[in-house]
Amino acid sequence: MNKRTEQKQNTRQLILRTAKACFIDKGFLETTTAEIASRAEIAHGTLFLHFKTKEILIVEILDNELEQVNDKIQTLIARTADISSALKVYLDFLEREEDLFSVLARELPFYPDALRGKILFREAIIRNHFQQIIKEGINRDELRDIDPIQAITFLFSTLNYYLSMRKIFREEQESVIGKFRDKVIKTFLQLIEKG
Amino acid sequence: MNKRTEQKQNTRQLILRTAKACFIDKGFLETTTAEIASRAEIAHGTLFLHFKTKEILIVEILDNELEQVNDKIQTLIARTADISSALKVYLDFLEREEDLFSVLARELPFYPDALRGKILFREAIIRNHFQQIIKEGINRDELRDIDPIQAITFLFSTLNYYLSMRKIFREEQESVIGKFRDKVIKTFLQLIEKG
DNA sequence: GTACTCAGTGACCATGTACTCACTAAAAGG
DNA sequence: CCTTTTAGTGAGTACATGGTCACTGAGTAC
Repeated sequence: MNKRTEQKQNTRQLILRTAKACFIDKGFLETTTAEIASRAEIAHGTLFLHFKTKEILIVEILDNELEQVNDKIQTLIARTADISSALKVYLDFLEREEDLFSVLARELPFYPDALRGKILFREAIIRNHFQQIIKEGINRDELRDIDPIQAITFLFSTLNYYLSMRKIFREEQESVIGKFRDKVIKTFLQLIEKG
Repeated sequence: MNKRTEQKQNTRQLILRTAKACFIDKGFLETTTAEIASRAEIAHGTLFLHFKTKEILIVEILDNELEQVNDKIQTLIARTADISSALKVYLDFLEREEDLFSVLARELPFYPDALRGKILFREAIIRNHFQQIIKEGINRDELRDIDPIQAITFLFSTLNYYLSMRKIFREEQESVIGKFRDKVIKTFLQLIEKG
C-alpha cells in the first residue's frame, strides 16, 4: 500500500473512532458532523470525503458495534444453558457496553426503519435464547407455567427503561445496570421460578 | 368582556387545540411552530404573540393534560383498593389516552429537566398507589413476598416499552395497550400472586 | 524534473426553524 | 368623529447544520 492510501485509511479510522466517541457522549441524533470534524481535527469537508452522509457514517459504526455484540452473544449462548448464569453474563455485557446501549435505548424509536430493524434483530436473537432456556425449564417442570415471551418482555423492558433513564438514575459515573442488577435478577427469578 | 379580549381568548384556545393535535400526530420535538400556525390558519407571528416560546406552549399544553390525568388518577385511587381492578382502570385510561402517552414515552428522555420532572412526578403518584396496594396485600399475606417497587417497575417499564414502540407493534389504528393488556395483566398477576 | 492525481481544505450553500418587528386595520375610548 | 390601543400579519432575521466545490499541495508515475 502506498503512502497516500495508507494515510487515507488512517483518516478514515480516525473519523470512525472520533465519531463513536461523540455518539457515545451525546447520542447519534444530537451529534453534529461539524463537531466530529472539529474533535478529530480535520476539515468539515474531509468527513464527507470518507462518508457521503451522516447516516452512512452512523450505520457503519453501528454495524461494527453490532457485529461485536453478535460475537459476544454467540459466546453467551454457547456457554449458558441455565437462566441464572445467562442473566449474569448478559447483564455483565450490558454493563460493559452501557454507554452505547443507553444511547440506543433512548434513540431507537427515532432511527430510520432499516437501522432500527437491524438493532431489534440482534436483540431478538438474545431474547430468543432466553426464551428457549425458559421453555425448556417449563417443560422439565422446573419453572412456573408462565408465558416465556411475556416474561422476557418484562425483563428487557425494565433494562431498557433503566438504560434510557440513565441520566436520572445514576449518580456520578456509576453504572445503572450495576446499580439495579441484583434487584432485577431477583424479581425476574421470582417471576419464573417455582415456590 | 369586550370584543377584542374575547377574540384574543378564542385565538389562544384555537392555538392550544391545534398544537395539541399536531403534537399528538408528530410529537412535541418534531412539530414546528410554522406547522401549528398553518394548521390553525393564523400567521406564524400570531403564535408568538400568545406564547413567547415553543417550550412555553408545550408546557402549557402538558400542564393541562397532566391536570386531567391527575383528576382521573384521584378517581382511580378512590375507587380501587385491589390490584386487579386498579390495573384494569389504569390500562383503560392509558388506552384512551394512548395517542398522547406514546409520544411521552418516546420523547421523555429528550425533554428539558423541568418538564420531564413534572411528568415523572405524576407517574410517581400512580406508581405509589399501586405499590401501596401491593404492600398491603403482602402484609395481609395474600400476595407473594416480592419487592413492590421492582414489581411496579417491571409493569410500568413494559407498558412504556409497548407505548414507545407503538408504531412497530400496532397494526392499522388499533391500540397497543388493548393488544397486549390481557397478557401483561396475566403475567404481572403471576409475578405478585401466590400459587 | 515535469505532469498528473487525489486527500484534504474551508469558505460557501441550501434548508429548516424559532423568533422579531414595522406595519395594518379593527375596536375602544373620549 | 378623531385618536389611541392592540390583535394580527408575514416578510425578514439569526442561527444551526448537513452537505458541496473550487482550490491546494504533497505524493505518484513517467
